[in-house]
Amino acid sequence: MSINQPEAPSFLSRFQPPLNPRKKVRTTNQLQVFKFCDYIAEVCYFRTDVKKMMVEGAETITAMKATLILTDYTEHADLPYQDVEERPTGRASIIATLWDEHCQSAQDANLSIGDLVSLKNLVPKKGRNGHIELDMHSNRRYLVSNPVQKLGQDHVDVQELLLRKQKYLEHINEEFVAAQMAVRAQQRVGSAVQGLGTASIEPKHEYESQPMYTTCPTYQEIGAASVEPSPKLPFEPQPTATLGSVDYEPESVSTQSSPQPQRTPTPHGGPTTQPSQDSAHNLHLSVYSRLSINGSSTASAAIASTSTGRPPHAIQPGINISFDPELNFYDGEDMEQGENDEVLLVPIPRRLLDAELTTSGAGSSCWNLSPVVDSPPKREPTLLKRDPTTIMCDPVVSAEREVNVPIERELSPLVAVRAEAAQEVILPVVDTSVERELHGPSERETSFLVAVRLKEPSQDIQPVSDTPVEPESSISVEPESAISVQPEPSVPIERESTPLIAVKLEPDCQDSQPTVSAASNLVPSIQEPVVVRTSSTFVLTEKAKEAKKGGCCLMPLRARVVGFEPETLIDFSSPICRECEHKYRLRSKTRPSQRCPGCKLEDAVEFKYSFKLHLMDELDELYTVDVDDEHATTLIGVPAGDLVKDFEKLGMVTERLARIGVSEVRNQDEGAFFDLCVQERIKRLEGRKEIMGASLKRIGSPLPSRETKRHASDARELDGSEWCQTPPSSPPSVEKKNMTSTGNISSVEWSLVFTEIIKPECDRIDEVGCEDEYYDCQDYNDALNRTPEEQRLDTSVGASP
DNA sequence: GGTTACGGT
Repeated sequence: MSINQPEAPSFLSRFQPPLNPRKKVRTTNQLQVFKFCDYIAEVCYFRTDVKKMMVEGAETITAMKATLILTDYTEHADLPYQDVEERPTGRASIIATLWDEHCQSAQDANLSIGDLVSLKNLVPKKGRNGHIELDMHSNRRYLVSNPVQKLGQDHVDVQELLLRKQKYLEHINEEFVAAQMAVRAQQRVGSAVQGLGTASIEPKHEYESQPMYTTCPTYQEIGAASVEPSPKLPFEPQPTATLGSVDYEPESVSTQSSPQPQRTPTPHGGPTTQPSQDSAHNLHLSVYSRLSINGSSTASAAIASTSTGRPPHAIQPGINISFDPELNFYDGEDMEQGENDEVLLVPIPRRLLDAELTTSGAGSSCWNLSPVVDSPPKREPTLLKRDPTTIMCDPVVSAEREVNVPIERELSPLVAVRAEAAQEVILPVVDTSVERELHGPSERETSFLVAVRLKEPSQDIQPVSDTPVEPESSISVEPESAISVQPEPSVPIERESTPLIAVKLEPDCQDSQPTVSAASNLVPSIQEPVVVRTSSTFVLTEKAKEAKKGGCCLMPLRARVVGFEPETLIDFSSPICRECEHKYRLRSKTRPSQRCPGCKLEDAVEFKYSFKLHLMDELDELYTVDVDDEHATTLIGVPAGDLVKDFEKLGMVTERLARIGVSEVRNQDEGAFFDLCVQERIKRLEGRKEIMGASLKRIGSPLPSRETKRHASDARELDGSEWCQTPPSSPPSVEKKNMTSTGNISSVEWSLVFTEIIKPECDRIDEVGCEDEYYDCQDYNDALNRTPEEQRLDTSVGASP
């Protein structure tokens, strides 16, 4: 409400998908007035109007138009659209008008709120009040095929949108939990004064002062959230839209908006009041997404309320929660925490979750659960015919506040307990139908709604204390410490696209535990790879395929560097046998044997760049990019070998890396962005072996040499033949995980390849600069004469090529 | 693959 406060950048403003000039489709942030475009968005509002005239006694339709408000979860500076009808506002909401036959198409498609829609050939224009809008005029000369199309959730064109939406929902959930924590703290203060068990009305004020998004933040709220938090939007009935002449009630919204059970947006209704159906131990759980951890199906949640009047903090933090999706738990079963407690659990936001994960240890299902405010709902149950959820009320607490809003969803087959969500459950976007189609049944993340039992308080559980746990302590995790961590399933998923593996990143060296990544740095082939089939990886691959189908060879991904491995620069150059291409194990402090362990040849060891960059895209999804000699265009000319010894050259490498945002001192908030392209590689499996790097060399970057380097800045201009080529008689990869069971049939891999550094102040590597500083590795190393002292000091990486 | 557009609260 504070108009005078400087406006903080909204969450959605960070979503700025890069423009793909080869495609006509634009996101909101890319819209330009009078630049025709296609547009893919979620429908927030839909109505139609018909203008009629009476001509000779007969009613004649003269014009039809459909008015839509759309969002694609990006923002435009020339928004919001705002009008008097209290339709959604905000920089992520744009109004679109579909005229005449397009209006008809929209009606024919039975377009409604929550739908994902593809609109073609729209023209952005400035509206009356200066805000940008979209118009889809009648076709005049050129017809567009399928100008109005409803898209399914599994359509590749909406995957990115859905990812943004997911991120947005996660963000909102974080806010929600944080606000709950705050209220909880307030409540404790209140109850300390008033005495336990006294209904407390006071927290209402604090509560209402919070920007609470207790519902799934629907598209309706996006706009408001992106301008200023609207305290009323989440709780108020949503404006009724009309579809044709039919009133469009929230109920129909909720039932129509999402056929996919795992991505059902919360309906717009208020919270419900529904007493516990039985006094037994219903557990109310929101399982946070991607919680299939180590195969043991642990869940993480925060206790929001109990049903027995026992204050939530009586359910001890540190409670041991585990569940088994394979088992059916029924109400009252196996609940040993308390007698009649019903706990309402709300999802722990990703950051908190990850923090908990890192401290609870692999495989552990013990979580430090934080009691969150309990909050009886106010309104009557709404629109949840299919929803088995119940809302728990803590009679002790004020009945005035509204927190818990049921979500509507269908249950996964594994659901055995009537589970409860205090809010939207964020679920993986693309983990079901599409992927199953393509990759067969997935062993991951399918059991997102599960039975829960509370185990007997054990030694794991912190002793009960009269001193309430400070709620803040449970949310005081530094975002940086967890932001880049992704929960990882324990069961590695076989996949074909090794280079796109999303990795678990240890956020910071000093506070990280013995890390998987650190171990894998040294023994990459031994360490079981951390394989997470992230949705964005999937999306990326799908997009790349689409791009290729459409003749587009570069599929931009914008990402920033958040880490690299090995963690020390001196390990960036790795010794490889030039004869047999045996890869030595990376060791910072040891000189590699001059005699190749593979082919036993002497003096065949040479150094090549070999490191990985960890990138995080705008959706906070992590990627690993393998950088080798060819791909590291930034490092062209920098000698690969003996970095630790030659401080000057080490400095050069450091400086080059700094240009692309890689530094020993990592700052999550900074860093360059890259455009990358996803590169298809045809792999032939013929029974012979080849080092991965060798095959990359042939197919990879167009910049293997001084000559090709000239084309570096024109990487975007490469045509498909240059980047999608099949390696000439390429022997197979030795990477077992890349081997398909199909034997020697060619398979396709995808890899990320640098194309351009985006950040302008990053002093892009231009040809002149490169030329100036260019060193041919061989030349350089030939010329490099080490002094005896240097030789003596060289206790680490030994030889130069 | 290319071209292009008004109207209305």
